[in-house]
Amino acid sequence: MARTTIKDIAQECGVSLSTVSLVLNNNPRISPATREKVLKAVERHQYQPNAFARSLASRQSSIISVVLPDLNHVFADPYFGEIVSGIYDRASELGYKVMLDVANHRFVSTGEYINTLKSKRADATLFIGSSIYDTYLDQIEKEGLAFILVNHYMPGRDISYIAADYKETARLAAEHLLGLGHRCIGFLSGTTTNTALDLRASFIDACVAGGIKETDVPWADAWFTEQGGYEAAQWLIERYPNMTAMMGGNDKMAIGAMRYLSQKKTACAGGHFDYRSGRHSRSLLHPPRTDDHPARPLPHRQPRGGLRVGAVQPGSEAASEDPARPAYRS
Amino acid sequence: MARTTIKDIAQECGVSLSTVSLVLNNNPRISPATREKVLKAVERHQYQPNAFARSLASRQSSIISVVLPDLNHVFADPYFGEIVSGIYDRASELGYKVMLDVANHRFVSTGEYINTLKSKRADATLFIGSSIYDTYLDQIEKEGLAFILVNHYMPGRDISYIAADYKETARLAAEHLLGLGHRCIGFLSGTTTNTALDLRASFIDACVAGGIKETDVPWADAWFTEQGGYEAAQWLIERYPNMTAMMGGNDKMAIGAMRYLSQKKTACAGGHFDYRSGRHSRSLLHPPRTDDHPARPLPHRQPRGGLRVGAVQPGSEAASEDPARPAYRS
DNA sequence: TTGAAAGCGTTACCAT
DNA sequence: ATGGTAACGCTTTCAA
Repeated sequence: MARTTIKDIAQECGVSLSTVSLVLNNNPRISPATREKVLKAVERHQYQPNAFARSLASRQSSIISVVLPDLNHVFADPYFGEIVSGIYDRASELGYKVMLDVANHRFVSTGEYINTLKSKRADATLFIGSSIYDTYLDQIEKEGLAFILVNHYMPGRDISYIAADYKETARLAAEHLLGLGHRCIGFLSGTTTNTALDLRASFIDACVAGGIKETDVPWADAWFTEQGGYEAAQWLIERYPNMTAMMGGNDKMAIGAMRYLSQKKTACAGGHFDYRSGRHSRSLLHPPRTDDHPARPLPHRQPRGGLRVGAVQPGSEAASEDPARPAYRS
Repeated sequence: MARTTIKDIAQECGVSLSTVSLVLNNNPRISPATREKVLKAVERHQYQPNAFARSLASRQSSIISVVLPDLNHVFADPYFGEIVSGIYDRASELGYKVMLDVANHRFVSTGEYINTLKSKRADATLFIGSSIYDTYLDQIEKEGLAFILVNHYMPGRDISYIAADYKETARLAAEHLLGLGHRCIGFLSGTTTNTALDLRASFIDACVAGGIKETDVPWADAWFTEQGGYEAAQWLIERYPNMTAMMGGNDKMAIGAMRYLSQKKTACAGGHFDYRSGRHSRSLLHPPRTDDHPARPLPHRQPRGGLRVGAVQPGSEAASEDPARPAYRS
């Protein structure tokens, strides 16, 4: 039995294709009577418009593509998972579907991240993760594709991005630790994104502004993994025995650092710093105990948090640092 | 500037549309010369066929839809993430894209899980997670839609499924614990899927077969969450103080149970049981220590592991328990 | 080996 | 307020 199409509905109702189409698209210039009649038939047949015909004619896919970095089991990674959750929620509110991709070698070398857009499979791409080299970006910039970097940005390029406010995060975390009395604080993070570099620079600045010497903020550069955190912590602790606190660039690094400490039998309280609330929750590895570092309110400023957005309008020349809203979302 | 289409390529090469199309689809009946000429032009223009036109004409979307349960931040859940990773890897090998969905109220009540298939947006749906009620299934069964349950199944219904071998898993885990000398073993799991029920039944059976009384395998039914595991462990321990081991239906429950134990200051070694290797890794919460339960080889049988597959052929009447391969994948 | 033409199921424009 | 009809860009017979 052939699929029911808009034509079947039209015939059955004795109206034209256009009428049915207009009803389906909630066009107000259809009389309530006809509308009702059509809707009834649609219901009766369980009619479902063909998405491809629709997309072909309307030149709109209502699909956004989300690209994750080529990490092992990246979909099982809570960091990316949280981001995808957020994207999914908002996208489905707006009637978009989310299509997944991984920026593996094939995906990149075949230019598939571009093709997805050019073949109109997706209306826009959200590119999460940092394994993005300059070569990719040229074509995106040139063709003005709807391509947005997430938690990453490329200074000097007309590429839209949206990122957590890492600078503010770093400042809040630094002030939190300073407020607890720490005077020598290690910093572990990767350097594969510009946001990560911001994090480090801003963390050090905030510590210095808080009254400790720059040399008392030793840092280590490592991979954004548990192993990276483990090694970075070891490296730092062997060189800075008077260090009393550490900040990791992400949860995985922090967990790795804590694992190192606990193997060293070092007393250790770890947790997760939420920049939006300014709260330091200690649920990461250990059950909360009342006798480890009590959380104190931040010394002065209220946390502000937020997002940084650099939006390139499809036709425009330069990226704006306008925090209003990302491009491609009007 | 308009998008380049198959027409542009055809004109430029002085061939017809069909020829270009055939080349693009690797049809062998095109002469190498023409093929080459066309391919050159394609390359020159960075031509990318419109996915919708293609799907419309070929009635094939090359997209599979993956539906996850409506848990909070489900994309950040490692359990589901691992499954999605596996699906993604295989799908992209086969040239399929993966589209995400969440079985939330709207998605279900509007019948969107059906519409996705009927509108041809997706060639098939993989339905992961258990919040699936009988009402959904009727239409799927009736219309023979390409719909596959993952780690879940519905006895007596013509719905394809694919699931880990929970029965074998339970047996291996039970034998592992028995082999370590435990004689009273708690079991915590949910009951929201038939696979979970299998897990429990099979675990108890294996314990009984291993020589302990059924009453020495107390079990608790709880949500598949950390909180569920925490509460179930508490419930069991308060009633069965001579219990020396527990098995959780998933990692989250196990973590919850361990958290309860560690708050009780009970010495506790936890880990993850891999049914494929028969290995019990203890990396879950604590760094490995040599002085906790040493892993011993399994008492007798080699682990077999594997999948259970019930495949319904699109036109067929009954579900087969044939482990050959899932339906809809020939 | 290649080309012509008829779909595929919608949307969107222009009439009426 | 509704209908006719030409796109949309490709695949797929069927002829040549």
